[in-house]
Amino acid sequence: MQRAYIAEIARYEGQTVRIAGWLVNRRSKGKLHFLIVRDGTGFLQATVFKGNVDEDTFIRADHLRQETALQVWGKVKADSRAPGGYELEVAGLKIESEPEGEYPITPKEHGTEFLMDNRHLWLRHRRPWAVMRIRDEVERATHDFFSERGFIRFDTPILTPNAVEGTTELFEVDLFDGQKAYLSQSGQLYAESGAMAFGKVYTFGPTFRAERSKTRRHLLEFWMIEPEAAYLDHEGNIALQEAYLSYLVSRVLQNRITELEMLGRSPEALEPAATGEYPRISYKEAIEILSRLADRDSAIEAIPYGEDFGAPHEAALSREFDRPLFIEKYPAEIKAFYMQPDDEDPSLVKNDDVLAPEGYGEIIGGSERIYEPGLLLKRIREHDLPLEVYDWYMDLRRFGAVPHSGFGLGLERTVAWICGLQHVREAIPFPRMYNRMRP
RNA sequence: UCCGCGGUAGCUCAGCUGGUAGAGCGGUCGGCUGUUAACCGAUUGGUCGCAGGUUCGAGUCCUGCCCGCGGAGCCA
Repeated sequence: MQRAYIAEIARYEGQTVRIAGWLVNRRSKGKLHFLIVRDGTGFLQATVFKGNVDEDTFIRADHLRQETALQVWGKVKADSRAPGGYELEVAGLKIESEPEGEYPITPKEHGTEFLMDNRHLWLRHRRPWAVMRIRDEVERATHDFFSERGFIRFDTPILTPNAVEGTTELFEVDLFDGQKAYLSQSGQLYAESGAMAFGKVYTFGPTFRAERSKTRRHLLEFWMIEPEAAYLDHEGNIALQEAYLSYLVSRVLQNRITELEMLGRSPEALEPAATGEYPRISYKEAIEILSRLADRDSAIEAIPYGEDFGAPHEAALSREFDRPLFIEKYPAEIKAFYMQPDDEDPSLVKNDDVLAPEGYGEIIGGSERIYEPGLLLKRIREHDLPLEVYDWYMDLRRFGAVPHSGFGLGLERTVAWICGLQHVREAIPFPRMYNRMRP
């Protein structure tokens, strides 16, 4: 008998097919049992009528437990009473394996701690299912976007000898004979060498930050996409970011509407982000806006010029707009050593952050990079960074230096925003957090 | 690291001024031909986070510790 996938069930209307999957839930109505079955591609209601099947099958169907692995076969029918519009009228079923003991995740509500302890099982349920399929769409859209624009995917090392930004904490790894390495916190420096070799590259990989953060925006291990392009200036960098982000959102709106609806995420909230035309303000303007907001609302604190924004400031700024917000040209002293100074005001750098709407915070950080060797050397010294670990990075300026730019997008924060999640931990299959390493 | 909240049945929680441990869900058994986290009846299920202390008596009061959740800082 033809095996059908639930995702494609509509095309089998009227035909008899077999579904291979697992039991999600069961509701019994006397002479009629409703089995909710999932097969990985979707969820389907199967009806077992007494009289359509033999006595033994009917009784077995009434005693199936949650997460029983089974195959069911029968006729596909359109029915408005069925969730999804189609159901399977069961003619027979085969139990593949029965659960040992009680399945822990019941159809009623659970706490986060419990669900995260059972993350390996929780992934089977509707909510994580929808999130992971949206994450997959974002990943796929990323590869399509950069591939279409001639970017080469460039894999950078995870074990690295040095820090990109000296201030951030690194996870230390023991090598041989007392040598140490660090887990990469960014592929950027390597991506810059890639940009000089291939013109346009992007990295797509895990990065690690040893920060004792316990907020909804932080993971110890998260995935980052970092494009880097030679002969790309600050303006081009911003245009690339807007094109990329709006493409990601429009792809999700195109292919993952069902999943958004399962999450209770209104597609209308994302439509402005898909059209582009993102507002763009300078760091200085952001300070002024915050100052005005602080006058109206005592919950918002104004900050003096020269200080970086905290999470409440970012949330307040992003709430002023219905789509992602560019903030550009920060003071050099609160930013990384490699950022190119602004032409008009050298106390500023040609960088930008993108804040996601609705208070999801920073999802992109980017900049034009310093390419003049003397200036880069000066900045490394000013930041008190060890020159010897940057010798190869300096070579990129000694040999064929050109203006170049890039940015990093945090995948989990982006997915959390698109999905409307309360916490980035739900945007990755197995989150690694301060206080959470299992399963 | 700091601030706030919490830990009672497999899960979500209630348990007042200290006096024999409760509900719903889940599991099990039964009923119901259109359920949508179905519903109805019965039944099962406890080292009250750990260690001390106060008391005739502690889930409840005190001390210390552990773990979790929310937030800050840092960042994507």
